[in-house]
Amino acid sequence: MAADLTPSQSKVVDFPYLPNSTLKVVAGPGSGKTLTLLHKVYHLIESGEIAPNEILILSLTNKAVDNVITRLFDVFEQLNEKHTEEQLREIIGDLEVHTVHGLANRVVIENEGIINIIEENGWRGLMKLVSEDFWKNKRPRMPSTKDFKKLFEQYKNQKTGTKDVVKKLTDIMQNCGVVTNEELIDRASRYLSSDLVSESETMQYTRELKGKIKVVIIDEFQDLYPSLLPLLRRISLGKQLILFGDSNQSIYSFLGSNKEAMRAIEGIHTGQDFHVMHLHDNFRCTPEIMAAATQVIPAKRKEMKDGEIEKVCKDKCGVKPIMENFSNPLDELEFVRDQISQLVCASARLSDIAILTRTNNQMQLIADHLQSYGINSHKLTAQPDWMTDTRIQFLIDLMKVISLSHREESLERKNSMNRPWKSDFSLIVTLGALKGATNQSIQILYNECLRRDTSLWRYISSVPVSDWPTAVTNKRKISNCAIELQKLMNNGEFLYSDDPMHILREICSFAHEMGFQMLQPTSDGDAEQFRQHLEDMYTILKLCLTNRPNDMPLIEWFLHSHFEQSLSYYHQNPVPRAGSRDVLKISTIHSSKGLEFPIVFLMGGLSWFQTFSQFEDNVLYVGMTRAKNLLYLLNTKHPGLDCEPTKRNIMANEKFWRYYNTDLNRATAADSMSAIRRYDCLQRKYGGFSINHRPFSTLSVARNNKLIKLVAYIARK
DNA sequence: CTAGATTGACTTTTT
DNA sequence: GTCAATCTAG
Repeated sequence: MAADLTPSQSKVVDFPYLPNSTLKVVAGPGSGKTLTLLHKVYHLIESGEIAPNEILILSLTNKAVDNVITRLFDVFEQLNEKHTEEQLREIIGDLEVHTVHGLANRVVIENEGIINIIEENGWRGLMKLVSEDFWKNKRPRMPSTKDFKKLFEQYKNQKTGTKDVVKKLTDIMQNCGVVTNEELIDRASRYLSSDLVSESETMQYTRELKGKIKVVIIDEFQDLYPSLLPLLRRISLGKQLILFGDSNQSIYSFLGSNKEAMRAIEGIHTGQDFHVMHLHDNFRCTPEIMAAATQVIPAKRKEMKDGEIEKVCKDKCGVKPIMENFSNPLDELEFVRDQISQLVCASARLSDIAILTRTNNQMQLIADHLQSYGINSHKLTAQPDWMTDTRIQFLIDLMKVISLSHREESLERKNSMNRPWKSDFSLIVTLGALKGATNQSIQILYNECLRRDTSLWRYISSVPVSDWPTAVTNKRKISNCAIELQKLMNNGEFLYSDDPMHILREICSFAHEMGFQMLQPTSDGDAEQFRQHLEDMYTILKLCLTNRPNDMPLIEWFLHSHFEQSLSYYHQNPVPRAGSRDVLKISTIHSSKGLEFPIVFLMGGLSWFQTFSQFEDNVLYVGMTRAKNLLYLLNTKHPGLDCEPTKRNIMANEKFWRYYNTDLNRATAADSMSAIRRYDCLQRKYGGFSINHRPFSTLSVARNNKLIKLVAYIARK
């Protein structure tokens, strides 16, 4: 095998293919897990025993999947001896690489057509359909969609005495093809275990998953949790199951116990065919960082005592992780800003630096703060911001209502039986957002529809308002909404339009006329953000125009594929806004898993790191082991870490910067005098710090705004 | 009705 | 770990 692998890596790669067996590879941080995985895949194919399309690679997060896919070609090309580039690409194209949910999605779609995953707006809509007694004795004064979801799941799980309301809601979801993520996994595993589907021609993908796959590789096994088990068992039974991961990096325990899941998965193939291997070496972190990280995890400390610790392959850098505590988050931010300016004045580049946080909220706060100094940053989120904007999701729901209702009408004309009214769900979401539509009105209307066995759309669009039940308030508003919807629907220019701008403008002006509460911006910044997200949506609409099938209207294609398209577009153009190439990275610790950065700031912020259960240990451990050379621990109090103030000036530490530049293969000179000079110059010139040379006046205004926000934030706490 | 005890939320992701 | 809301005993 290739000479650039370590002995323990080669052992994994050379392990023979055995059906009905399990191989578990324990791979600590920076141990070359992905590289080994890809070598393994290549070896399986080259040995001739396994065809590319007989290999399935699964992971939980998009990031892990992206990581594998982006490195596939490079690694394969390097190993390649006899194939042409084209053949190589074909081999890679044949591999199945998915997130578990992505795979489940494909299976379910193939078996029952388009489905939608319920989101915030969906829950809000359904919430409109339940009466007071649903909340029992425990209703928060202002029930949030989260509360609702939780209670709903609770009702659903207790099989006995399930309320009628719950049945009604699940019926709507069933009929309209709306599922929760948990259900998605559930259904997929049902399709995979059912024997019925194997006969049908159209269920090719499902069938191939069941029959064709010979090797199932699970990347990041520490992310698995029990409710995925039925699906995973189905998929890997009888195959060779290869697991890569590190239980110390298990940070999704809030989804369910990883220990339990692993016990079950390791037991899938009974008998002796279970092997465990370790990748021992760490090529990423400095010994100083690893020593500190090891202190964080009790199990690790024990391993170290027993002499089992993995070998760190880098030399000492001479600088221990820098620990600082602040009583005020603003001080913390200012410290970070100052350190960044020092680092950049020495040998570091902005893009070397990553700031990791516990929460998405905190991430935004830091991004805003640095932005106000003109320091651009790039957020490493799994999804682009606009896709998670509930306002955008609402607009998409509007498009759904129009598209689905339109189809319902044309089907009705052909007199076909289409009992399940597919538009009900989206329409409820839409009506629920109308200002004057009370829960009660919507409930009464919907019950009336159930009684008459008709769709909600048909009812509000064709039954005269005077015939509606008297208890419905704000009839005119609701019917007016129906009339306006109808206008858009009958207007072929809208539904069959090829003009993204036209579509967007129509849908926005409809939303504007209706005065939907949720679209009202609460501030200038809010409005600007919405505008930006609309622009992003426009980009995807335009993209859809270029790649849609010939026989499909643009809107339908967009509704069908916008999620996937946005993700892949985002993946290919990850920094749409920030102008310069050299930007700082900001991420939650969860999203940073699998990545590495020369310099890492771990932000304790408002004290979440003080709450340490053993699972939080892992989060801290993951965060710390992202750092290759320099690690800052801010407000991260942990019993295992002793906080000795290392007050040495990093900027002037030539020895460290020489180490740094060598490690990153850079020819930059480490000259402390000029670093200090640069820093002084920056300080003098801008009174603070600005990379992008923004004029001082706008800078200070932005800074003041930010300060006000921050103070408000602290006061709220 | 009130003091004291108990419980749960806070946070992280998946299309 | 902390805070707020709810529950229970007297």
